Amino acid sequence: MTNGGALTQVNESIALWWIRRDLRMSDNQALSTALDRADTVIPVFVLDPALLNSSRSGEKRLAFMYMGLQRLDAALRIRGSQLIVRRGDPAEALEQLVRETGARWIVAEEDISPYARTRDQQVSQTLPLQHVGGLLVHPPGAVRRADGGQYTVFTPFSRAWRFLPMPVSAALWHPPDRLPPVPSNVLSESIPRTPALTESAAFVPGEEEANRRLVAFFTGCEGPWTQYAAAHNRMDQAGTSGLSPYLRFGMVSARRAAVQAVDAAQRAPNAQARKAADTWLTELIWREFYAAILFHFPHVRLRSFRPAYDAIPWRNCPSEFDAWCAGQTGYPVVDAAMRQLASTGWMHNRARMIVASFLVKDLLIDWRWGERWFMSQLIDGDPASNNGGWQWTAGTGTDAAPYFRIFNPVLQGQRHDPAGEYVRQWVPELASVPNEFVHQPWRMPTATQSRAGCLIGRDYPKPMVNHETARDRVLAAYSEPRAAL
DNA sequence: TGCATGTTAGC
DNA sequence: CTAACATGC
Repeated sequence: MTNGGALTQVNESIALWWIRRDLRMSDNQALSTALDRADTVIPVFVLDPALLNSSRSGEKRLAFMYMGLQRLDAALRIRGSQLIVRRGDPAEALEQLVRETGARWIVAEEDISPYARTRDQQVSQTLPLQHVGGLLVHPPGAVRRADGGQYTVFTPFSRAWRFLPMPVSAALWHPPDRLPPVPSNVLSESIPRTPALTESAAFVPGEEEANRRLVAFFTGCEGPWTQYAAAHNRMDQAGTSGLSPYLRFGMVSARRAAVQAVDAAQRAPNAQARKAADTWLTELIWREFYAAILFHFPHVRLRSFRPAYDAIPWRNCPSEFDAWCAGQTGYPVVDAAMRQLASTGWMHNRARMIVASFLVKDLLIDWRWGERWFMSQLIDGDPASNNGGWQWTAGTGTDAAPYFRIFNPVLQGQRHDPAGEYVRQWVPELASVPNEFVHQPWRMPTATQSRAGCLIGRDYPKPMVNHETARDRVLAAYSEPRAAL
């Protein structure tokens, strides 16, 4: 046996597993495909300055991703492999790595964002890049109308989506205990360390935690999932699965999550539980829907899905925008949610709709401003879902909320945070305000304000707009582009 | 996955 | 008086 002969043979079957939004091993089609094809698989992550320094990036999300990469590296090392990190333009970094290793294949999970598609196209011009699925349960091209067109309304999309075959849990792939070692001459940069999130335990990154959450949520016949239909709108309760950051970075596969929901629906002990599992699956289908929309209609990234709505006469007052970002609007549920976002990098979905409606409709500020702020703050910030959510609220998108659907922040607070616990947690100025005023503190008589230790205008702001007059104002503003339809 | 306002059936 | 329903933004 000569070294030369062995080296040649090994070099013939080296593959790069290019990791982007699939920071996991189980049910990872890129990893399993690479292992099928090659004897040596080199897991690689490229720190792309175009993404890291983008105005659409966010510190908290980056910190979560870096720590997720560290966990992935640790998990790979247990199996005898390791993560190779490179910095720079992906095409150049990968070309360099191919030169160093003699790899014949690059396998990556396909991403749908316009930037990712352009980037991958450039890479594949000079390198043998192969895409596999996994970001979504059903790739955008798989969910089509009978006439071949694209769905732009959610309900028919979801019906077609549910009609497609779903894998069973036994079909999900598990990584082997041992992975081929990375050749010792392949060097890695260190994974950046950031202090931004280390003090917050709200979301522990990594595949292990993602699996723990998924299993804890869908456990048995009485687990949290059985209450989801009734509880998922409650901002004062932990009624959601809290999986969004993990789905964002592929720390759990969407397919595995969907299978869990389908299995739960099948063993549901009653109609309520069955409906709950179905409601949860519907939320996952919204994620697939908005991914398909961004894939097929990439113009939504910068403009309204419906072009007429680019003509809304926004007010775009910078100081009002700042007050919204800071959670100083004078509407308790809005301020609680915005402070939760700034503090933890996450916000309840019901709260996202409320604060978005407030920014767009009460303040008449362009939905893109809100979209950008969310991306700068959210750990789970996903270009497709975030854009879809904002266009839904603004009424500019596919299957959007009609222009006249305007959330009343007081009623929404009373309905989905009835005792004001969510407000009191994030807006401590209001901690001692009686229940009947906690969502409308400006209504407190002066004596009550003193007793609660909260003088409106001093300890907590007066409402920055009157919701009733703001409602009339936005209806008038939206009538302009509507007249042009 | 809205809200405000008005009407009506039932008590 | 109240809940359920109808309607228009």
